[in-house]
Amino acid sequence: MVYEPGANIALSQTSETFVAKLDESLLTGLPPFSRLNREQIREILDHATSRRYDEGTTIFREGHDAERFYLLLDGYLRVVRTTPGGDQIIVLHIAPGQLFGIAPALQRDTYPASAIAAAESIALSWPVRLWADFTASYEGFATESYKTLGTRLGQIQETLTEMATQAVEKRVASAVLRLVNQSGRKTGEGIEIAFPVTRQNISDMTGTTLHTVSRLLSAWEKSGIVRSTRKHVVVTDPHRLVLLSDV
Amino acid sequence: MVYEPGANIALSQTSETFVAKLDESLLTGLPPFSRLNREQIREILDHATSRRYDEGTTIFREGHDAERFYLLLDGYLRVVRTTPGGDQIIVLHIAPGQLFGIAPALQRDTYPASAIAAAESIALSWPVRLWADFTASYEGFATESYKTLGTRLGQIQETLTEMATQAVEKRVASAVLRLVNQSGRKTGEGIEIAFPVTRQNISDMTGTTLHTVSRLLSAWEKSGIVRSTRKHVVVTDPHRLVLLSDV
DNA sequence: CGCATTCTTGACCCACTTCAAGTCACGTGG
DNA sequence: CCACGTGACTTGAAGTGGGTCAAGAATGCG
Repeated sequence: MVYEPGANIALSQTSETFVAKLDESLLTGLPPFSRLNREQIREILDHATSRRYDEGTTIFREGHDAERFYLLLDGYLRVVRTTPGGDQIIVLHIAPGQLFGIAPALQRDTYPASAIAAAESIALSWPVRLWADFTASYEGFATESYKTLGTRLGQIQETLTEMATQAVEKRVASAVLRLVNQSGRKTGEGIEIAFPVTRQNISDMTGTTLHTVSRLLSAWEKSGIVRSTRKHVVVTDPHRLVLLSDV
Repeated sequence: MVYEPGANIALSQTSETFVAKLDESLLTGLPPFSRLNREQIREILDHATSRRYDEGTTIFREGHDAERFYLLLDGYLRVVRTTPGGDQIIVLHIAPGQLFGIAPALQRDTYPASAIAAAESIALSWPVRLWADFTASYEGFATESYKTLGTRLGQIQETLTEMATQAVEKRVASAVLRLVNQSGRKTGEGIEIAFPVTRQNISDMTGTTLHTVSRLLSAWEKSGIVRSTRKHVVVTDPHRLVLLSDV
């Protein structure tokens, strides 16, 4: 019970699909909706489906028909690609407040990767046919969505160059820092990654083996940079980790 | 003189910036413009600047202000990212008929990578402020542009997974096949990559060293899969190369 | 013809992977 | 509440892919 469900109390129930009214405050302030008035947000929510996903649940699968697009309200997701050979790699993570599964924005009719709940999560979703309506009717929705996409493309390119040019230790250091930056929360000992992460997960982010990750974390723990337990990592000395990542 | 300038005779002159009228046939049939009538294409061309780039010329640089967006008419480009440490990797290639430098589509104000002419090339360009006009005025322009972006995002993810999971020989085989697929032309001996490629270039695509690429090409040449000379590769047995790439 | 790039090839070596054999943590069910 | 089973983690030992170092040969441009 290291992980606690999070902020959106209104939704922290166990029902699978919500018909009940969603609170407008859920979307207020999120970039894609920031320029909309109360009424427009109401419309959007009235078309939305809300659903809870247990840790480990697949939300949609690579290659499947893109039928819906999503907004993560609470929790964390892994976006994963699997090779024909069965190896898988984690392309990026999704944090609360972000759109995902926005294949329609790129005129795709299948999802390019799978989305898996890294922790218990809650997401809204809409059928893709509404995408055109949203972008046409809501000022700023398209703009902000494409901005998200741009950021994500940048991130992936970043990961790609890193993968191609850096040694394993740097890649793992960067990966851990990325996790901390997008989901870190302060604790007594340092900054902790807010959802369960295994050595295997980290190796899937960095194209190495769980063994190597384990050895690195052990070494870092000995020199006081991190503290880690099962499925859980706390960075106690972020500065030294940054040094390792970009020397 | 292995490389010959290509099809667009109207533009194969050496002048730097064209003011002369561009022929409408240049854009007819290209996806982003396919649904437009003659008059609309005329408008678009009247706002375009045309320019020739020698092999090796940088068209725009990573991190610089995105002031224009481009369409490649003839030639080939490398899209390159450089690390702080000075290593560079080739993210993808651009073939004739494709839009590039379309940062504005993703609401970016700087280019996320550099574009370099891999061979003598000719491109049209427009100031970014016209992007909004184009997407608003021209049916299908936005749609097709985002489709391009979607394809490109897919390609990069593909490369990323490959980088993270495959051994060097497979990565190099895939890279060569990718080049052949998007710029191959038949010759007596097999399919040849239509622009100059060095061992170093291939290693920049695959995150390895020019030495390793050289050894691989030598080995493949001995077993009759490729023939290669300075800056030039011909695949004589594509099938065997596919086998190497995806066992 | 000379010089700069590109390419080749051998020899060495080490960072990682692979293989193997555990230990540890935690949830489940008797 | 304890025993059991499974998934997560650790750590040694051995092997190797491919990077690094080094030297030279080919190619083609000015």
